[in-house]
Amino acid sequence: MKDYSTRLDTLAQSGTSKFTNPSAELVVSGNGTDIVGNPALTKRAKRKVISQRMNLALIDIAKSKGRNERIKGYWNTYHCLKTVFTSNGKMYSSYCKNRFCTVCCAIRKAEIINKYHPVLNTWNEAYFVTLTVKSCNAKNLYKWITGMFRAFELIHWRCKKRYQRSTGIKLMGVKSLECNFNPINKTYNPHFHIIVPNEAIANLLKAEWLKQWKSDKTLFTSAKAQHSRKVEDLEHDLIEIIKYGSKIFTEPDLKKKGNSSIPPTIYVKALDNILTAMKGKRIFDRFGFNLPKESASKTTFTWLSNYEKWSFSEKHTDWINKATGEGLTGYKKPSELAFLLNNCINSDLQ
DNA sequence: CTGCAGCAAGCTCATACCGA
DNA sequence: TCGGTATGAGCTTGCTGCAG
Repeated sequence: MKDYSTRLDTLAQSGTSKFTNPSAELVVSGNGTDIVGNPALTKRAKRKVISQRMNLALIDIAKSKGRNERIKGYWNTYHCLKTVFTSNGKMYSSYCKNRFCTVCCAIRKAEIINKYHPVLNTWNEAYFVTLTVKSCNAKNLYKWITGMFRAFELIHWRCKKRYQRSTGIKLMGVKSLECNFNPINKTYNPHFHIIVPNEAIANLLKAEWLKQWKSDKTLFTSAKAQHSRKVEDLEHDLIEIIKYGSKIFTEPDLKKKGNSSIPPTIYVKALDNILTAMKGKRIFDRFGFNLPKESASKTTFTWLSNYEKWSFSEKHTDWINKATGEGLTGYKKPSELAFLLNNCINSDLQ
């Protein structure tokens, strides 16, 4: 295999490559990403490979289902970050920001964590709550998810009213919807992950949730198995909450141990079902409070007169400079990732 | 009857998501 | 990135059903 990679040393050299066209000028937006000494970049290359392969599979599935409206978004994500520009040790590109883009999700995740961490950090008695409903099949997933949002909405209104009338405590926290796929039973398990400021709110939420599903006989049946525990490691729990929607990789059987020989798998059809059911829904949201107003983030543009252009190559799992053939990050696809891509993308199960 | 709890709708504003 | 859009926050008003 040809070695296009591991030229990280050259990346430290800023901008003035002899391969750059000095007459050309390029306007890019944003502040750019540091290239030098940034381990996140190789991770980004890895995500990009997975994302590209996954979205091709998603496109096939959308086609086979005749759901053409979904194809465009998947293509957008396929092309996300395909071409990048570098200048003065910075990398610039445009991002698709789609939910099913592993690259953009990772960025969004980091942004959300940075935004919410200062507020949640003041909740000294924070609790982590999981609210679930019964597992369901693909056909009913949308209905269940819609029902969950509805149930939460009703609970929130109810508690807000009680609080206004001074007969209840204020309900607040951050919540996110997640959905796992169980490849053995072929069922989906949508659930809310929630962080609230204290135990009282956690208990209230659990009680109201149970009440909601019990009394709502006409729509759905009731569900138990709600959990809550104290937040010991805010960082960890925030990440848990903001995993973004559905885990891309599904472990074969979470319950049974000793099954670790079976690698994690991407169930693409299931993923497409989950994405469809969640479309238009806010997966992550706060409730009962607002973030402090931040100074309006100004848009920055950068004029690059000396830049290099790189295109992502799946074969090399890296962005390749067409002129020089060198790789941007030096990321070489490890054998596990190669194995994963070749064997662990499942387009059948749903 | 009155008082209360819960639900809904109408409004404005904030913001997560998404297409280009 | 940027702007558009949909969703939800946060507020108010008003209706309905129920218990006393």
